[in-house]
Amino acid sequence: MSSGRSTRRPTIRDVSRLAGVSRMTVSRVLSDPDLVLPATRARVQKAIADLGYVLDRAAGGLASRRTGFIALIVPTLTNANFSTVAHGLTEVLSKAGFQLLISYTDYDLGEEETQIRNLLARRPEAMVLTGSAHTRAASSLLVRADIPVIAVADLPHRPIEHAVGFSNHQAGRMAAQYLLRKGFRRIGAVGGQSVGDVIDHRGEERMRGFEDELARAGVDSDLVLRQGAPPVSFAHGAAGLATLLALDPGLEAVFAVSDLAAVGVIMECQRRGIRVPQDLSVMGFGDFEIAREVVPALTTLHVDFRELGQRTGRLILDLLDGRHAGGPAVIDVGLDLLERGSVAAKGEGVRSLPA
Amino acid sequence: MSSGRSTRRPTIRDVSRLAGVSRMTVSRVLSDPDLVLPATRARVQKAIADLGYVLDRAAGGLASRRTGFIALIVPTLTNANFSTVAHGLTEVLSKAGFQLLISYTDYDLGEEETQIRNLLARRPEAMVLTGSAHTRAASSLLVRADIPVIAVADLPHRPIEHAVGFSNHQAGRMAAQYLLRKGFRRIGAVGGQSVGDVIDHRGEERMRGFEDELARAGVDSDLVLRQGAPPVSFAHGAAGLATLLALDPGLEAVFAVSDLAAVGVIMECQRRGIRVPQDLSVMGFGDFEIAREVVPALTTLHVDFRELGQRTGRLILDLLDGRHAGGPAVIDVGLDLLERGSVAAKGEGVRSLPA
DNA sequence: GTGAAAGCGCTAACAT
DNA sequence: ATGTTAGCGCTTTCAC
Repeated sequence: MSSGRSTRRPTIRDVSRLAGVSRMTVSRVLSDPDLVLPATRARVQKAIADLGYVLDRAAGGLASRRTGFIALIVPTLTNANFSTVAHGLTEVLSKAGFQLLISYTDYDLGEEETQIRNLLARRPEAMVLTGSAHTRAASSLLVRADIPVIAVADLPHRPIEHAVGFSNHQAGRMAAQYLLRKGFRRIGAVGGQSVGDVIDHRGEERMRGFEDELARAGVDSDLVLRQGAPPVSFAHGAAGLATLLALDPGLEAVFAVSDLAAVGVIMECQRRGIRVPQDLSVMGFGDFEIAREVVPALTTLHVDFRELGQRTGRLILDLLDGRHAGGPAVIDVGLDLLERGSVAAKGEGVRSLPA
Repeated sequence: MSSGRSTRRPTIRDVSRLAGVSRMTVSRVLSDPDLVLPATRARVQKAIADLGYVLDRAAGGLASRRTGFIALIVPTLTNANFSTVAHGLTEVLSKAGFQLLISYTDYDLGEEETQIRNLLARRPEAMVLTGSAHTRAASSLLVRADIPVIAVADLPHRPIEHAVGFSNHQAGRMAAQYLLRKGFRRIGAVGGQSVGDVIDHRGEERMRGFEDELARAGVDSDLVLRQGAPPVSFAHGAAGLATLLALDPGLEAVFAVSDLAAVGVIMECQRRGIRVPQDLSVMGFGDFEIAREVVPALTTLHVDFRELGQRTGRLILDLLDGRHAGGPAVIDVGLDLLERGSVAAKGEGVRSLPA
């Protein structure tokens, strides 16, 4: 079953000989068939099929200086929000003949630099990065590469070049404002802790926004917790709630930097017999699928990550076609607060007995 | 901030001139530094740094016929199990200088064929596919490509070539055996429905294994449900439970083809005041992170997908180095039943009142 | 330990 | 509408 000795893969020259045309004609049939007479085209296509010829895009890219690669670097593939961005990007780009080159960093900036170096050797036509924190060497590589660089999933003050995303700082502020408006004063937050180079910059921005807004309202932020290394997930939420309750048994509401942690909080509440939202209000970020399904459904901040990916894809297409006028693009995809069942106004339903 | 006119990217020739050596010497410094005298090497490295030179792997690949690409096609990136496979693969392969080329099919075989075609144009050195169902054209492309083909996440009877995975059919059987052993007879199952070319073959294999085992035990499989298009997730579970309960209010246990659906079942139970496991036992597949966190924790079948990815990576390395003796490799990574809180023996705790 | 020549498979640019 | 020439940036192979 396994291949015996490999007979040489057919090249465009083999096709051209079989069809009795020049190599350029074959190339044209492949890239812009309308340039070729229907009869010739048909002969070429038959030769291609008969030989099982498959174009070598690396060779083509070398000649045309268009590789058709777009690089994408995310913190991790195993986070649904990031894989959804990749999904949205692919939808737009693969139609245009581009192939995504995906790498991940595990939230490590040093690793990001390594990946940038590797990816640049593949001559991508554009590079999409998550956020805007990079090592100095990485930034310098990016500048020298002289390709469009798009930061996604944050709207940095000083983007390397283009940016498509939303403000994580504002997300944190919105969460705090909402909880404050509901009348809470003993408000906790659960986020991740930076460990060396391993940092969730976007999550940290949300935490800062949250703290800033508490401060503006004159509310103490002693319950804003950072514990556990990124990626922040269920277990961070469960452990975070335990810590918060030990710090202040009178805790009224909790914001988690990620829905996953928020669900972790809710599950820990179930284990402890704490009723959500009667005894404790819980709020998340990201609107992961589980947020709609958990009981009670999670009040959270929604970002359309698929749309974010698609907008990024379209921006890249415009940029590469020289269709983009003006300087760096900054596209804000916005942020929606989704009120579901996990937050109640202070005092609401406090009297009711356990279900 | 945006680049002005792009000054030509430095090539290996620029480096060689600056360092006063031939291009071959530069190439050697990059690929096997020990071949070059330390003094020469240092001069070359300085020239590389000064120019900000980055190797062009496409040109190198053209000459060496080694692209350093490994292709991976999964049904979707947004499923943690598949992205974990990608993670494990990358861990092993990127150390060896390979770059993963990831595509997804949305569970559509036609789309898989398209992706195979696109990927082959990049001349990957090996191709990793999920499962073993492909269109005829796709199989033929794969054979002609004359590269190692590895099927993962299933152990097909007739793999295209190599396979690393586990038996989904056996997974279904294990689930049924377990539920049967616990004394249940009114047993339901929740799986996805095939819609045209959109099929979750691995999930369907689990469903079949489940049915086969029920049949062996003489238990009716009228409660084995297939509804909703793949990917199977939370909502399938919630809707599935509703259907099952309408079919048979005396339902005792439910197996879901995916943990996500199983969690959907548990959440629907919470909404309906059905106690898990006292009133209903629930079992999943996949051991997703949420399975450990949900209340009660989910009894499920665990597959080490990261290990699966790593084993696949190592197999590829062996294959490419000619280190692999014999014919097609078939590696079974096995399957573990994890007993947690969501399944009770029949009759256990039946008497207790709703919480 | 280092270099020169040749060529990987394709397309841009210019003919015809 | 099709063909010819030259060359993309690198590594193989063989010299020295």
